[in-house]
Amino acid sequence: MGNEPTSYRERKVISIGVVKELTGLSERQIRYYEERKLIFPERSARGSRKYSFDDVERLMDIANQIEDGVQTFEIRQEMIRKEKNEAKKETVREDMLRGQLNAYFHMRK
Amino acid sequence: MGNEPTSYRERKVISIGVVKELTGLSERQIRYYEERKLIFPERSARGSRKYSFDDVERLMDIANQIEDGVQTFEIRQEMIRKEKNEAKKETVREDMLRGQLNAYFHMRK
DNA sequence: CGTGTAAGGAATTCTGACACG
DNA sequence: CGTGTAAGGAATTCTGACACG
Repeated sequence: MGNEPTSYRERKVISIGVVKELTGLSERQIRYYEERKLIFPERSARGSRKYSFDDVERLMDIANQIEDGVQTFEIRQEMIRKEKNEAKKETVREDMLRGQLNAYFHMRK
Repeated sequence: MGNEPTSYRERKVISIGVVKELTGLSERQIRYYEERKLIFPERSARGSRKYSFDDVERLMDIANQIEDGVQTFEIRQEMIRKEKNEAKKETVREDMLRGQLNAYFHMRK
């Protein structure tokens, strides 16, 4: 449930200039996808955006979809849909665990 | 023998400012350890240093050793010693493989 | 030897806006 | 809608040097 370790893929340490080189996108595009809530860079102490390798991959995926004519809000909806699905899976997993624990304690009565 | 894939740990994408935050070292220190050939950042198109996560870890290790009174040239010597050892291991591995292949072909004669 | 600092220039990044379509 | 661009300011990074010890 927690996510403290933060793998290399998830650590936000890459500046927009490097992201530009890595993805081939313009700064304008990168910032715009953030405006449309498709990516969520962190900010350094004095306000410059910091991206993770995951963000970079996500950006390349977004760029491909846009090339295919998909609009940003559609990409976003699909993103939200997937997140909900993940949350649901998580809930199901927890329910199963709870069920097993219950069964266990009843058994011991 | 090759090393094309370049994992996240090895990709040089982090600017000195972020390395400073991550390690707690000063820019002066970080640049000095490079001068002493302990780390090897790449350079971006217009000359700013780029570090990898591996470099960040190595820097923290270096800082610890310096705190313990180890001098930079000693750290470097130890580094070189380890590299030679790695190269040797690699050679041994190749020799063994060659030996096995030889044995195989002789057997088939 | 290892690190701090002031110096000046060059490159980076940021925001808000106008433009096109 | 998605992206380009000019604008001005603020922060970053670079190098070579002087300093201390």
